[in-house]
Parts: sequence; C-alpha cells; structure tokens
Amino acid sequence: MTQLVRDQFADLIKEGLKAAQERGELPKFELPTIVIESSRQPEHGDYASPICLRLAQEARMSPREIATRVAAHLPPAPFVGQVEIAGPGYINLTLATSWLASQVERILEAGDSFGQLDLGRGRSVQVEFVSANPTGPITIASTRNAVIGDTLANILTAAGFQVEREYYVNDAGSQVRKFGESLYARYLQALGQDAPFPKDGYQGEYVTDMGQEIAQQEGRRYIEMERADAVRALGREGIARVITWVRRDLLALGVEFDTWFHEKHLHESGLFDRALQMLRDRGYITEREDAVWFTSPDLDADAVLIRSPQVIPEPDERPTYLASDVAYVWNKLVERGFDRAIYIWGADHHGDVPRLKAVARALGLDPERAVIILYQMVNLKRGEQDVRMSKRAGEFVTLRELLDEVGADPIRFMLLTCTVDSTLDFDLDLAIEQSDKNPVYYVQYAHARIASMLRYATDLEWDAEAPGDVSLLTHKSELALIRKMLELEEVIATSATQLAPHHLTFYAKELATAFHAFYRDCRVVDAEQAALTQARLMLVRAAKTALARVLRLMGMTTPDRM
RNA sequence: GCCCCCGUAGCUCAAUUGGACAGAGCGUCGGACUUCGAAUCCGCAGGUUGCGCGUUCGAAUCGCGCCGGGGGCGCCA
Repeated sequence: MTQLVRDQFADLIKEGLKAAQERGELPKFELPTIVIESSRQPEHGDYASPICLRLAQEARMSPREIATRVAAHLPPAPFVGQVEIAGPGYINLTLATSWLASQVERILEAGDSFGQLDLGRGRSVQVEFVSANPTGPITIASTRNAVIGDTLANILTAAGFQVEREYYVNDAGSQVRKFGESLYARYLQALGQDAPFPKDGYQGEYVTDMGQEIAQQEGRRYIEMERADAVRALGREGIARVITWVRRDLLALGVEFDTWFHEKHLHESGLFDRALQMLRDRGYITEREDAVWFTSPDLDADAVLIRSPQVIPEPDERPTYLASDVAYVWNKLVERGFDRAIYIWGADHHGDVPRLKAVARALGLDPERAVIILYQMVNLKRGEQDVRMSKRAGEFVTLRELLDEVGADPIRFMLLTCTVDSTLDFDLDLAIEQSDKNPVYYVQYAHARIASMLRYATDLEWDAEAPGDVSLLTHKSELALIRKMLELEEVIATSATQLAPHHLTFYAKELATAFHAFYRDCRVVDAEQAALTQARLMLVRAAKTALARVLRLMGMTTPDRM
C-alpha cells in the first residue's frame, strides 16, 4: 500500500522541526498539523508547505528563518530532489527525476490496482443511493444520484474502505397504494371496463401500458378479487415490474447494487416497533391525542410526527416517513454494523437532515456516522432550450431514453462535471455531439490513441511488454506525464475524504492533456533509438493504466478504438 | 417569514477546504498533419471572484449585512 508523497513530505518536515527544536535552534512549541499543498506554479516545485508562515508568531522568528532551520534538518528520502525556501517562507520540494522515472515501474507493477490506498483501513461504509420511488421510471435527477453514489462507492473502494451499495425500495408508503389504484384503473380499462381514474393518480403512459400488459398476461385474475385486495396485489405486482426496469436501466448505466433493501422489512420484522420503544425509553417520545411524536433538543421544530390516528397503515406499511428512518438508521449502524452510512439525497430533502441526525443521536448513536450528501437538481437542455419536465403529467425524460439517445459514458461524465452543490445543466446536444466540444471523448481518445500506438509498435515487431531502462525518461514532458499519473493517488484521497466525485473528471482531462503533450514532444517508436523506445513504451503503458483506472472509477468504458 | 444551495473570464465550470501571481474547457482570432490516431496540439485576448464591512501574517474560501437566481418548510418521498 502506498503512502502519499504528500504525507511523507509532511513527516520529513515534522522530523526537521523536531530536530531543530532539540538542538535549540527553534523554541519549543506544540507541532501543528503540517499542511502540504501542491504547487500551482512549476517554479515552486511539486509540493509546498506554508507551515513556517503559521509558526512565525509562536516562534517569534521570521517565517524564512524558521524554514531555513527546518530545511537544514530534513532527513533524506529517495523522492527528494531539491528543497528550497521561497517567498515569504514556504518550504518547496521538487521531486527527484530519478525517483519519478522509477515510478513508471511501480505503476506497471500495480496495474489495475494502481491508486489503491488504505485510507479506510478496512472500515466499512454503506452507500445508499438512488432509492427512487419504485412507482415509475428513473428520472434525470435520480440518474445524477446514481452516478454520484456509484462513483463515490468506487472512490471509497479505491481508498481502502469496505463498501456496500444499497438501494432502498420505498415500498411501504401510501404511494404504493396510489400506484396500485392507478394500475387497477388502467387494468380494468384494458379489459374494456369504464373504470374511473383516481385523482392524483399516476398518469404516465407506462401505467397504461403496464395495465394492458397485465390484462394480457393474467387475464381476469384481478377483476375477480375484492377491489381492495386487487389494488394491493396490483401495487405489489406493479412495483415488482418497475424494479425490474430500474435494475435493468441502472445496470446499463453501469450501476449495480449489492443490496435491494425493502422498506417493508423494517415494519414486518418488528424493528420499527423496537426502535420506537427505544426512543420511548430514552424519553424522546411524546403522545398527544393518540398521535406519537418524536421530540429532541436537536430539532428546530418542537416535534415531528411519527404516528397519527388519522393514518392507519396496513400491517406492512409505515406510519410516517420518519418512522422508517428511525428503524433504518438503526438497521444500518447497529444491526448491520456499518462504520458509516452515506445517504445520497436530492437537495429538496435538506430539511430532513437534522431530523435524521437527531434520531441517530436519540438512539444513542454518533450522528457523524450518518453522512448525508445533498446534490442539487439537474436542468435538462437542448442547446439553449430548456427541456421541460412534469412528473405529474407523466412527461419526463427517463434514464432509458437518455441511455438510448446519449449512452452511458457521456451521461456519467457529464453528471460528474461539477460539484454536487451546484445545479447542473445537462445539455443533450453537447452530450451526443462527437466532437472536440465534448470533453467525454477527449479522455477516451487519449486511451484509444495509446492502444493504437501499442498496436503500431507491435506491428513493427517491438516487444511492448519488454522491460526497459526508465532512467532514460528525462524529458520535461515525460516527467510532467509521470507527475500527473502519480496525482491519481492524491485525487482518490481527496475525493474520498471530501466525498466529492467531481474531481475525477477534472483530473481525467488533465491526465489526457499531459499525455497529448508528451505525444507532441516525444517520438515513442524510433528504430534509431531502441533503448529509449523501450523506456517510452513502458511510460505509454503506464499512462494507459492510469487513464483506464480513472475512467473505470468514473464508471466509464476504456475504448481501444473509437 | 424561516431553512438549504449557488453567484468566479462572453458561456459552462475548477481552485487540493485559509496560502505564493484565481485556473481549465467552450466560444473569438491566428497557427501546426509526406513520420507512432488532427476526436490532437500551439499561440493571442479575456477578472474589482455579486456588493459592503469584519476576522489575520494571508480570504474566492471563514463571520455579519445586503442584492440576485434556484430549492424546501408536519401525515408526499
């Protein structure tokens, strides 16, 4: 498992500080966290630490003076090329070129696992995402959810966490009944009956289609039941069918879940009753007029309703949404024992965050273990034109349609191009366009180009797999490419720490750029220079490894031809 | 009324969570293919980081107050 150079450099500085203190060259003080940043400008080397700027006050010395004394005591390390004191008192590190070149071998040895870190130290984390109502097709918003969740799961896995992907099937709410009623009406209509369609029912065409399909496949089976039984049975049946679509479409997007967790289970298993009792025992429950309320000092509101006499749920239904959350968070963090449970919610649910946190605390759990990621909405566009969607009228662009029109790779890349905190404009025209305006292909092109080069070399009877002398890799563009490849490890680390998947797209573009620059400057296959050719073929293969890794982290394909 | 997110180059977005001179892509204009993929590369131009105070060695980033856009606010999920 690799330790990041950044962290190793921090350790060196810490050693340098301690050594200087021991020799009395610096006054004694508590060592703060050593901040290491990547230099923005090449003149500042690869890494820079502003730590001496911060220490100046406490040490009552100029930052530059401190930096000089620290630098004098830095222990040696293979990656250290040059250390300089610069500006107001930064300690700048330039990596050793020989060490950089040697990293090519490390990358090739690591292969597909290049970038694997151990930040998680095996701790378990569940990522629960999408979890859209199983009463209709997946929409663009849920698609963003899917891409964020799945990519985050990939990142966390790469960072060394045990990750489980979960889809929470909301099959215990009143929406299920409403869906059953809508489907029942369509079913009757399909059989030629003049059935009234429920107010606020599901108007989408898919309900009509499904009603016809069921009428065709199952004939008069439901018409012969009691209405209430038929509605319930059709609700179940409809949900089962919708889940089949959802599973299929998400799979086509490259998203696969470990667990499909049914909300009903929380109630049927009696967990909700037990969780409610725990809250009661701990004094978080008040009852007035037969209604059950959750109260907590962590809440803005006085109380949140858990169960009401106005709503009498069926045995497998939930009393309120919060009721399920109570049981579910206990299930995640205690029964199944995940160290962390990550929830990915649309920002329209932000009001529920404090409630879930309050519930977790009330159950005696550390609320920090429940992490909620809120993402903003998606605006669908065609060029300048807004694509209007209305879920109520059943008009919306579904994941299925997006897959047919755009394809999985552009969907995934586009939905990762900005932070989850920003509303995202998804331009269908741009996503489809196979041109240089579309950044999706920029990255994949670099990968395909490498594959093509390796084919070319092989055709000329070079052994592309043969070991070479990496110390020949000294060109500025070669070293820049290696630096960029190594950055993948840091990108994984920061993305995992910040739970921010968008960094991958930016990194992927930069990596492709670094490769194209190398390609421009350095001829790889050259009969006149056999040794250099072998060394560069190694570099090219390493670049392919890194590109493939970041593409897979984003859930994209790695084409050898385009 | 209260809560959340956003406001950065003409457009779409970054900025390693407080660090050095705020960076990319697209768009504009100009340039590069008889040699490994031109879906590429190179160059030019483009900024009071919405506005105003404050915190400190240092602010796009933190705090307060405004302005503008989006979303939410008890039995929908």
